[in-house]
Amino acid sequence: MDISASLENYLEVIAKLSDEDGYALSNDIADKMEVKRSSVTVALRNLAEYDLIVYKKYKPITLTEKGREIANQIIYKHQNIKAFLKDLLGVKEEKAEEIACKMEHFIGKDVADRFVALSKYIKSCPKNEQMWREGFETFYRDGTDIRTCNSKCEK
Amino acid sequence: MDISASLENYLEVIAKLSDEDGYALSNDIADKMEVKRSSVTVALRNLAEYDLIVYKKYKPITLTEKGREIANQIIYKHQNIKAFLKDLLGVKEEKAEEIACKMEHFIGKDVADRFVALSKYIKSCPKNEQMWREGFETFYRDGTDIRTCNSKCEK
DNA sequence: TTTATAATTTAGTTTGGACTAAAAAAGTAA
DNA sequence: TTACTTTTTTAGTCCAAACTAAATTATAAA
Repeated sequence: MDISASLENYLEVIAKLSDEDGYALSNDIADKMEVKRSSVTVALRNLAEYDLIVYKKYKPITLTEKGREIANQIIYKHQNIKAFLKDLLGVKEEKAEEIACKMEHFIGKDVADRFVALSKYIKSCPKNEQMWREGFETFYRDGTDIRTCNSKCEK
Repeated sequence: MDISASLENYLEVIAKLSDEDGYALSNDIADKMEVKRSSVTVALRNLAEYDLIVYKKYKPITLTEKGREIANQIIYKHQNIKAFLKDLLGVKEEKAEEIACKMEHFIGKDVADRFVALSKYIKSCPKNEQMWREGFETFYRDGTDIRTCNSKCEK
């Protein structure tokens, strides 16, 4: 059973609101997603169909166990992809957020895990850990490698 | 002027067919994209509207200058993202292709460039260049770092 | 309680991008 | 040419996901 990217986004927002307030209101979802209230209603009906949320008209919404699980998976992917883009690749906050928001829907956990591992792997080099940001940014901008590792590590 | 992801895909395929044959036929586009012929016709009409292709009914299709330019941008992003996923991250060929096919539509040239730079930057460490694939794959699988660099580079 | 306001849903519309089925144009063999 | 086959287009349908406008339910103040 696979839901659309759109429904995944709704689920994600419901999870975040639930974490903050213990439940989610239709209006808050609409505001957070910058979408009309009526659009939310339709989405909620769909999510309830899939048994991902508990939804009674005019009542606050909560996640089912299955819904929470899926939401967590999406959030996991989102966070780690965003962190990779921002901290390693040096992409600006908002851009990283935007891109992660799209990638989270078609990247599997396995690929997300690889992004995580890559970050760790790179940072575990002592030369990198120290000054990754500046080092890579310089290299990206003008191709200069300011690391000392090249000359000092023996081949 | 920004076209949809769907139209970008059509443009990309037309560019590839043009490179091979000098022009593109509606049927070949349909086959390559695994889409019905009628869907192609509609897409072509749209691309012609935007002046990205030269399109006369029942005739072979060619790219305009503007169309070629946009197609090249997409292909650039596609190739480099795919290479990053495959060669650095170790994602399987088909999966990398699939993911690149989606990312190419919402990643800017700047971010694509960062992926390129990252690959170069990592590989320019002599320890990595040699055996990146095995080294990272092992790290991804069981967290073991088989590089010798950690101990041998001075802090 | 009655009434006004706010929250939420219903009903119906729009749009993009796919589809099917049928028509039309082009290409080919008798 | 004529007739058959292949290629391509037209016309109309479907679906998801947004929208607007109007209706309904809930909440709060007089």
